[in-house]
Amino acid sequence: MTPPVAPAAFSAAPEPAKPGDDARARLLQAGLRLFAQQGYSSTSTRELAEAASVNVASISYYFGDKAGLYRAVFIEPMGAPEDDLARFVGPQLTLRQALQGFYAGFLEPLKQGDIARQCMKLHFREIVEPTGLWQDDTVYGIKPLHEALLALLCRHLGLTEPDTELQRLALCLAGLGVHMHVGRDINDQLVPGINDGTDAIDRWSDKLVLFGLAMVCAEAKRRGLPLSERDCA
Amino acid sequence: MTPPVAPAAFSAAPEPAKPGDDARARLLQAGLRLFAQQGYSSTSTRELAEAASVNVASISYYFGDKAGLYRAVFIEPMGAPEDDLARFVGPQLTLRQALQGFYAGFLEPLKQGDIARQCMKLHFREIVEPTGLWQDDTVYGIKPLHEALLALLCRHLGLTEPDTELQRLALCLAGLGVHMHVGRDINDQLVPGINDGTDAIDRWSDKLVLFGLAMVCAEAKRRGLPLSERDCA
DNA sequence: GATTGATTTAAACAGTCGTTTGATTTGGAT
DNA sequence: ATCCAAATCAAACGACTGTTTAAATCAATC
Repeated sequence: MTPPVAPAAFSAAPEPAKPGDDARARLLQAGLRLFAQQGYSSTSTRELAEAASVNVASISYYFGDKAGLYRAVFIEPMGAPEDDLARFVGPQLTLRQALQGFYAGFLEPLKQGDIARQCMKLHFREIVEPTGLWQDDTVYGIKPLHEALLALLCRHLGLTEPDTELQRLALCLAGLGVHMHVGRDINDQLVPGINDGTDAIDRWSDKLVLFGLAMVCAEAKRRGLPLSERDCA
Repeated sequence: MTPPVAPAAFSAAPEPAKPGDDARARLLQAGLRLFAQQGYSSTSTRELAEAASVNVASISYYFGDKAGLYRAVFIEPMGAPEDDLARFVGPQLTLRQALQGFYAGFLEPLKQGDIARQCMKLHFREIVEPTGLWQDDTVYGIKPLHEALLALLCRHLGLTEPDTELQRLALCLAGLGVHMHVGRDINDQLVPGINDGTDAIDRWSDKLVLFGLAMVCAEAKRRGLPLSERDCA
């Protein structure tokens, strides 16, 4: 009678539902896939239930309602956001190393299984199509990333405080990474096979670091600021 | 009895529906706003009808069905795509001038009224959430832009044919512009007021040209290719 | 004023939506 | 074997979906 309270078991196995499986976990799995694929409002509860091989009532039984399932799918599989931060905020890192860490955080999920990929897509979908849940996540999710990026740029450019132009630089640097996720399908349609294979992601990563570095250096040059030789060479 | 065949009247006036107005035009106007704001499947026919101050049946009367209205909203207000192309394919243009024309095509609609803004948002929304209509528009809409951009880069980098790395450069250059539209709301939330005012768009344009130029130059340097002094200085 | 065609209207259509109900099955503890 | 709570199920709920109907209104023509 009492719905359980999120064991958060999240198998990486594909879709074929084993009968002894946990219904809750299968709902999370199907929800992640379908919500990421076709969005919130285009995905019906019956479609979710069928994909997870459970009864429709299981959704409200385990998650209260459809929105509850979405919330769980959105939040539960998220790793601690500090993980991403730690990759590029180290004060001892060069600018290139920091950017490598920054973009690795963006692109690494693309190399892992479908689950991580879908998870990222679901999150970035909220940028384009806010469901309301986003505003919380903005504060606790990407806002710190943006602030950290700003601090990083200030440090390497020798600024005490970010101005508007530096904000633009930070937004463009992040936008480059975001576009790898939201524009993935269209990129694949424009240049078929551009994302195939694990090494393709690595080469994307190299490119983003190269371009990101060039953008930072261009901004530094525009300001007439010096920047360490090995970064801007 | 016979539904008319698209006079394509598209007033730039705001929402308050004048009684003597054309129902078809008001439906197009409301459709553009609502579809761009909340997507196709989240927008109901009754919501559309009420926003346009017309009867629900008018949708099927003028456009056949909801999808027909969406298609009309998507296609009709579009200027000839050659307009965007002409801004940066001129062989006499410097790389900087070409990029200025390229990004101006992206950002100029942001300076015009809400209608142009919503129109762009609607189109870019298809990148994230394809409705099927997109595949046609891919071929006749952005594919030529991508090809033209590739040709431009080949010319200035002295390449006879685009390779994979050049494709990545082109996708990143375009991604910078796309992100100005799809990430507009989130950018505004991260940096409030970053898009306020007409001059803000112009400064965005300058920044994108600066960064795009830096990316191209970085790629040229990576290849060990020479690039005209005044562009890469 | 009568006639005609275009347009608008309220009402209804069948289907799907998210959610709830109450009964049934399950599996382990007593 | 008995019990109990967790879990699952088919069925139904009312609200909303996109679309259609047939009558009503309008504007111009004869």
